[in-house]
Amino acid sequence: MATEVITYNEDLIKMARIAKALSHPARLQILNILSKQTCCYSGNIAGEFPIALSTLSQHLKELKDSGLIQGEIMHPNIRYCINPENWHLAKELIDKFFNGYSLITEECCK
Amino acid sequence: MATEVITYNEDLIKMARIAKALSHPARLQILNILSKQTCCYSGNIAGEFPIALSTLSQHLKELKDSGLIQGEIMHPNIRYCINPENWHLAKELIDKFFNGYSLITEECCK
DNA sequence: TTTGTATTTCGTAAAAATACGAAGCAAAAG
DNA sequence: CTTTTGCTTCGTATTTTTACGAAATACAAA
Repeated sequence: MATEVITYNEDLIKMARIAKALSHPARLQILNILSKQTCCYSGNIAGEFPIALSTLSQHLKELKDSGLIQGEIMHPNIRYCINPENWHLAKELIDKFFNGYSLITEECCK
Repeated sequence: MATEVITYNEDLIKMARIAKALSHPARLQILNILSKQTCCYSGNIAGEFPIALSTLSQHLKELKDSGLIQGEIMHPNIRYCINPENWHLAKELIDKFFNGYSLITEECCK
């Protein structure tokens, strides 16, 4: 097979990257848990829903790679936080994307 | 391997589903093209960027399945539209998700 | 009915995502 | 120094995604 690589606009790729980070319930769950804290989270995330530690770690890595969260080792724990800047950035990108549509007459969509 | 299925909150699954639909540049590109129209799009999407027709069709199917767009056969063309209701629904879900965070002091994230 | 046009489905290949247990690692505690 | 604790990396299996060309399909037009 070819499985050719197509190049896309930079913003599109960035947006797709964020969406991909949000595209798994476990990762959304993790973000939800982080959000419920007044500050960073240092507890046992794996204790909050049934997931293997190694799987959780993979999801955390993905979220970290996407920039949405940040983690810092504070032995013997890890403090996980949402990354505020990137969070806002993501929010803006998505807003921009969704507001780019006029959706004028819903008539013509019939 | 087990590859166990974990059950998540319904809203989380819905949100993940939408995010997944948005997680590929080609699909974002398609949505962008649809958005540039004053109404539905009946042109040749494959002509707007290099992609095989069959691949495009697959992406369109995913977008349709996610509910974000709708397509209607108007031979010899197809009219593709954004699905306004689901679009708003998606927007609201995402907004709710992103606004769920207080992100109070960015201090504590340092 | 045959031809043309536009799209989808099928078959298939390759890559990426998902999940787990076992093993590894790094710092604190003993 | 050894043990404990908590997380990550490795190895691996399975499933899903992505991509394409070829074949099929559907209707309109000739």
